[in-house]
Amino acid sequence: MLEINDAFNSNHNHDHCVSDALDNAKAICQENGQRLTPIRELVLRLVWSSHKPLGAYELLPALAEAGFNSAPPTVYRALDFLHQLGLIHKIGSLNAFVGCSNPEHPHPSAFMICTECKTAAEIETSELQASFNRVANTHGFQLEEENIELLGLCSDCRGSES
Amino acid sequence: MLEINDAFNSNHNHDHCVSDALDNAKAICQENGQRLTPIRELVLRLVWSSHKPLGAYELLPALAEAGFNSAPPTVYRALDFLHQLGLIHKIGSLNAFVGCSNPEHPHPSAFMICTECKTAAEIETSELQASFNRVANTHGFQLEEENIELLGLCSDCRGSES
DNA sequence: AATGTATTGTTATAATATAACAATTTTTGA
DNA sequence: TCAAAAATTGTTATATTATAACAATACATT
Repeated sequence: MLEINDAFNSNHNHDHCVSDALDNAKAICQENGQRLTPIRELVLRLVWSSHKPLGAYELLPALAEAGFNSAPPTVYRALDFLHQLGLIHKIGSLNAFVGCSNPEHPHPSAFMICTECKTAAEIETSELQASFNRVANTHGFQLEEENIELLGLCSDCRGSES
Repeated sequence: MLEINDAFNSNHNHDHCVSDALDNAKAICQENGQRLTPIRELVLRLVWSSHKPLGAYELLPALAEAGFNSAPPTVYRALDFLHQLGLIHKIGSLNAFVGCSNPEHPHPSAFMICTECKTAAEIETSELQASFNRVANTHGFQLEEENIELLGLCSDCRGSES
């Protein structure tokens, strides 16, 4: 079965998500000889402030408040850095970014996304890889990146429809 | 096995793709009581001029040449119209649009996309639906739209790498 | 032909993203 | 330790993608 993270469970301990994300980030930066600078750490924290993907421009005010420069390049650089290390994913259809739940090893960006409350739950898709690899191999395609987005209404938002 | 369309086969008869797309569009508009106006037909033809997804702004010059207004709203309206009828797909990670090979019945947007030559081959993913439906049902998620993008190098571009 | 609806024209602007170069900080090696 | 090199951040400007708002025109129905 495809597993998902805790995003849709409103009772989950989100501080735990954040501290895990920070721990992972520090370890991964270390392994890769990269620096988790204050700006980068702040951007990661902001992205992880919820399970709702955030646009780059939504992060700028918080950067300003924290006393950093808050021009677009600043936040895009940090987002690019985090993305390259697999610490965040970009949701193409939303032009928005969300924390990666399992950055320890590279994997596709795959989410179930509620169009109402905007929550995005990451899906663990290893059981689909065989199909994707097969279609790629059959056509001589060298698979390098995958974006999977399942859009709809989460159970909470279905219940409370107008 | 996941089937794909002819996009990666450079010998395919592309005029056939275009005429099929036009026939499908006319039939689907008819069924839905919608009008395939000259602008809409032209935009559909332009999107279908190749299997490379095109951005909205890439279509504007051709609209101008054909004597139409070529301000952004014109092309976005046509693209929205075509998208709502399932005649084109939007590739989220590219902010670009590509013709749908099988608009007769609604289905997810699923493509194998070459990052080098930009060609996008539509994948027929019905065999994955069970997995997606299962994960959605398990979490009470009402699935409404799916975007699947497999990015990498097509066989032609792998061969001719620098 | 008169009316209502759909479509297109037009202007302005919002939202997302990057280019280019300067200033500063950090790291490295003599 | 200190100068050179590399990485990071600051800053200004601009490119790219998309939509809002309203006017004008075309089309469909009576």
